[in-house]
Amino acid sequence: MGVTKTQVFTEKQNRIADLAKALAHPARIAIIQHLLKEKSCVCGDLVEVLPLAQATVSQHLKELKQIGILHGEINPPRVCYCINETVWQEAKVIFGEIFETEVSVNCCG
Amino acid sequence: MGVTKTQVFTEKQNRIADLAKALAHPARIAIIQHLLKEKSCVCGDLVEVLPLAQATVSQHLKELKQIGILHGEINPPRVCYCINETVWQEAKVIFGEIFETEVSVNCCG
DNA sequence: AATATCAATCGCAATAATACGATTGATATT
DNA sequence: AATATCAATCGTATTATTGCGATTGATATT
Repeated sequence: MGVTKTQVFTEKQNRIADLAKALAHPARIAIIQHLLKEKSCVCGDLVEVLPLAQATVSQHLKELKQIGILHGEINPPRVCYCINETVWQEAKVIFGEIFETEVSVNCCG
Repeated sequence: MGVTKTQVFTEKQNRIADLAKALAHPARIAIIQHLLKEKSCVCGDLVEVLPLAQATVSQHLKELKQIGILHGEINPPRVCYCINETVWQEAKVIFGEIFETEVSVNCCG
């Protein structure tokens, strides 16, 4: 049915999946990397950096904003996008928790 | 067009996005958590653990296998799924690299 | 006031993902 | 040989995602 059965999973499992989904596109990875590299906000020149149309970039930014990873400071007619440090920290912790689990015994060798 | 323009991004950006996509569903998170918790392989009883039909679970396992996170040891008629430690380590490093980047200056406050 | 600039949104087309019933293929079990 | 068990795959329905041209709304600029 193309619709995820979120009800049957824990809130945390859904949150991890949602955060992962936000990272599940190379354009959004590129956006995040760019914003991190510039160590500050970057305005609409993201469109110039990315090989995608303005409408497409805007949509990716919207998704990252929706999940909370970015927040946009409106300064018309420009918009400045920044990493939301709180959510970024949350993501760091949440992914860290999964990956720090060691696979000590593995029956498949 | 519903198809990601992978050509215009770096291999690494695409790999990160692909790994994230593998984690972008609560069922797959639950599968990984279960396999990690049991610290060893788990067989078809994943179907009992998850509130999804056998066909659906099989499909999620296939995706995780495809990206490399799992490998299945066939022992008919059972199949034992394990975390592929090499790929798991790769994912740990690749996500670690992103998240260790500090947001030192942030113009949006 | 007219114009230029920027970013969000709409509308559309095409492809991907989610879910599951039913079937199939393979191997133990009897 | 007949049957039971397990997991993959097929087929199908439904929804989500990706992408962009075109439009819209808002604010500077002239």
